[in-house]
Amino acid sequence: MPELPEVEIFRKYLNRTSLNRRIQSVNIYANEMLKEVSSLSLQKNLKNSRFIKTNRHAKYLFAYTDHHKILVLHFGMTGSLKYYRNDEAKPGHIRMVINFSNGYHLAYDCTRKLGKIFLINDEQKFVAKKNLGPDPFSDKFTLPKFREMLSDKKGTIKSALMDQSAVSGIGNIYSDEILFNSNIHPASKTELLNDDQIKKIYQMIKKVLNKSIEAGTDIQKMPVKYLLMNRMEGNNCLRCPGKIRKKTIGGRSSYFCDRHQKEISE
DNA sequence: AATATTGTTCAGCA
DNA sequence: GTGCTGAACAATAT
Repeated sequence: MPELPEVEIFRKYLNRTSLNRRIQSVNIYANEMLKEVSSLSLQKNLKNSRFIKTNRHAKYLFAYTDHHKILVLHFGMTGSLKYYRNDEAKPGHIRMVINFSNGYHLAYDCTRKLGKIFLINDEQKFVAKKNLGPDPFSDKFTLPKFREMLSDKKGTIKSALMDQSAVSGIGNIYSDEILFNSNIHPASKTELLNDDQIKKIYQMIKKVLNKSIEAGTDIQKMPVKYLLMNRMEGNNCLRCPGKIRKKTIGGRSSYFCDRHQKEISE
């Protein structure tokens, strides 16, 4: 689940549950998920500190402590957070757990272990080093900037949207959703899109991600006419008389309507 | 049992 | 050096 909207929901969840509580200890169950930090160093640095605020850039969550260190979580394909007290409420694939002095625990659960954990000093430097493009909700993500970013792209529009160094935060599910609502086929060549189409995509990026965050990423609460609930090969499109098709584009399974999303290629 | 899976990174190639 | 593609990573779920 974790694309930008899901990470934003995790961020709010962390704020709601775990801010300003004293960290008593930290357990690590998957050393290989720690990047650029040892488990001992992570444990020592977090012990007796508190999370005081959070930030998010694309799919990265930054939890600031009152000891000048920042815990960074990336959720891979299967990561999530769970705040709990009793063991019955424990999720099944905990890779790290932060134990607070109030007896509650914040678990970082990640089935496939493709997530990553960092401990850093400087968010800006981290974002620069990771070569992440602007977050779609930052002031830096403007229409002219977006046009500029797409102008030297040679591949498909879907690949361009998923390129984290261009716009960051969009993955497989939301790139499909954005293009479905923009009436553009995911395999369309980026260089052949006209100004109006790029503008439409730009607007839909913000609109779709925002709708998802508003719905708490619960697809039941998303607009019925979105692709999300209906992302199945052969289903009827809910916006036109077309059918939903599946095709590998940019190395990922892509779903689209064969009627209202026309492919743009020479 | 074979196949699918929301992300990132890196080798290989043009 | 650049940029694109596909495989690899890991652990299930169906």
